[in-house]
Amino acid sequence: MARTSRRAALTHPEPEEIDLFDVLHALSDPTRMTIVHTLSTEPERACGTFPVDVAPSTLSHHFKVLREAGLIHQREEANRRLTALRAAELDARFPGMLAAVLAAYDRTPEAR
Amino acid sequence: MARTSRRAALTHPEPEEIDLFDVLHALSDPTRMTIVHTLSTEPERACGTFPVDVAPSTLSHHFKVLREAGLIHQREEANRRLTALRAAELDARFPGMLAAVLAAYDRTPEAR
DNA sequence: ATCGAAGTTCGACATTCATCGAATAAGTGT
DNA sequence: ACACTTATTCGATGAATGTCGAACTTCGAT
Repeated sequence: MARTSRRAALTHPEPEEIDLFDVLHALSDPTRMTIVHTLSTEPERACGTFPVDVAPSTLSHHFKVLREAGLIHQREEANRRLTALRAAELDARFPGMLAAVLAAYDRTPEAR
Repeated sequence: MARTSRRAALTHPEPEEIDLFDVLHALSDPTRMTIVHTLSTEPERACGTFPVDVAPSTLSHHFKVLREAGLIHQREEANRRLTALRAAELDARFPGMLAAVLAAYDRTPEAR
């Protein structure tokens, strides 16, 4: 059995399993919102390249929260872990919601 | 100076002061979501009449969170406190967001 | 005046949460 | 082999959170 993953397997919830409260909670943190917002404008990005100012271990924690909430997808590539927004799946389950939240974030830059 | 309020004055943030993260956090609790969802189908309702199963003091706490986040408006009437959803103001600040969240809640009744 | 109804405030409590540093693991390149 | 990069896991810590019961306030009714 091939085991490519770094440590624990990367678990992603199925689209139908994505919980609204988990998503809202995940989005209610500024650091995580920055991650999601950054991903909304590009297909993929390595963990260490996000414009956030927290310790690596803290960042790992936020990725885990986002992944388990179903907001992001992560895959291994060589030495890095590439993260993508599950935009289509999110929109299928909660139509228009992520877009509206991201638009709200864009509209209120004073809150940063 | 007339002082009609029960105890402390009911403070409501101005529309421009409504913070996205406060709103998302407020909505990430099932009890508070139930309150918001209930209010979305009627203009006003007294505190004690919501279909939630928590102690009165807990309910008070949730109303405070929702009020300070800018999601609801409360006014005194006689012995009761009437609560309304600030739907129009929310939609003006974050267009489509509340509607999308409420629709998402409606779409996923299995999560209750 | 007294009682009951409606809500709030306060204090306590257990849980969750965001954060960090140190140690660890896996892959790349020399 | 060895060092370096990337990212995670673990343990700790302080703050925030949801919950409750008890005491209190305000108003309406008897």
